Amino acid sequence: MPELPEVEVVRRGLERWATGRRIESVQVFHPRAVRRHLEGADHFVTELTGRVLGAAHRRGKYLWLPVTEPDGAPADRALVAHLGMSGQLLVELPEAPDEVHLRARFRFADGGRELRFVDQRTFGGLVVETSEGDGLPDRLAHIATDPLDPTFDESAFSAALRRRHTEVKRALLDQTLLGGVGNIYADESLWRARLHGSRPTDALTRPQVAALLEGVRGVLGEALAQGGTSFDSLYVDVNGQSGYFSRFLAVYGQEDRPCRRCGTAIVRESFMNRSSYSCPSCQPRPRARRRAVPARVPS
DNA sequence: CAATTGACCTGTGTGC
DNA sequence: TGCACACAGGTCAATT
Repeated sequence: MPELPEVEVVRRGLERWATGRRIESVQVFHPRAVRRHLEGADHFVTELTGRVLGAAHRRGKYLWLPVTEPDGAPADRALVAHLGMSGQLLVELPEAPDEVHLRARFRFADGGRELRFVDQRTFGGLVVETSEGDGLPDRLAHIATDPLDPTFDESAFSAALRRRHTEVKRALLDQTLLGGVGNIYADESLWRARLHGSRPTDALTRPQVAALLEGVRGVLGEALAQGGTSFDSLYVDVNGQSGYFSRFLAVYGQEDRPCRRCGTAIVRESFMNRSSYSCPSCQPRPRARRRAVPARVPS
């Protein structure tokens, strides 16, 4: 599942292989791939054909490339991409056979490698969005920065987190609070911070929030370092094809395996129709919350 | 307004 | 063998 590190690897691949190239033709093979482009697939194609892709940017799990006219004049729009759960952006030779789940193809005027959007489960998508220069497209305004972003405001995040009245794992997955963290890295971050995902956010201490952020930073940074080294430069690829995940993960998908800190068996719990993995010893469940009892008023 | 839930998808694996 | 179903889970609209 592409989360921040995987998406960042894709961004770097796009920067290298797509930026600066003029689009000669666009084909859309599945309407769901451009469902967020409300004007329709034909309009999506028209918006891009003949234009040039700019530098690749990322916000959370979203990618965008500003689009310019061939003479360099700004077109005030950007190609925005989200990989969803199974999306891939591949850079391949034109003669390479089509993938089973090929959803869109971009051919370039230089006749070189083409860009393909492949997505089995079709949760991902592409859209052309109005935007100014390299600025954040409007569509992404609600996505928060991530802790690896130089503009990330740690104290603001800490305050916002503790203002919430929810469980800490839900908060970690809330992209308006923190960008880029999905189910896998949420569990890994919580394990590193020795916190159970059910802990109420409004009861977290400042040191606990600091530990959590350190956990998030650590796991994202290390995953990115590993993903970067296993990255085949010809492939703008994700999805853990390289398998670097399994050696790396401490709790996610590790049910019944010993915790590498204390040896206790990792447990899987149901969470929002998904799974959460944690060490029951290092990350004890919070005690049942006492309801706030109103002070008894003397009658 | 904040928090929560369900819908959207399809390939894979499991149990009957 | 064939069928039903659980599971993977990011995002957003709808609901509480």
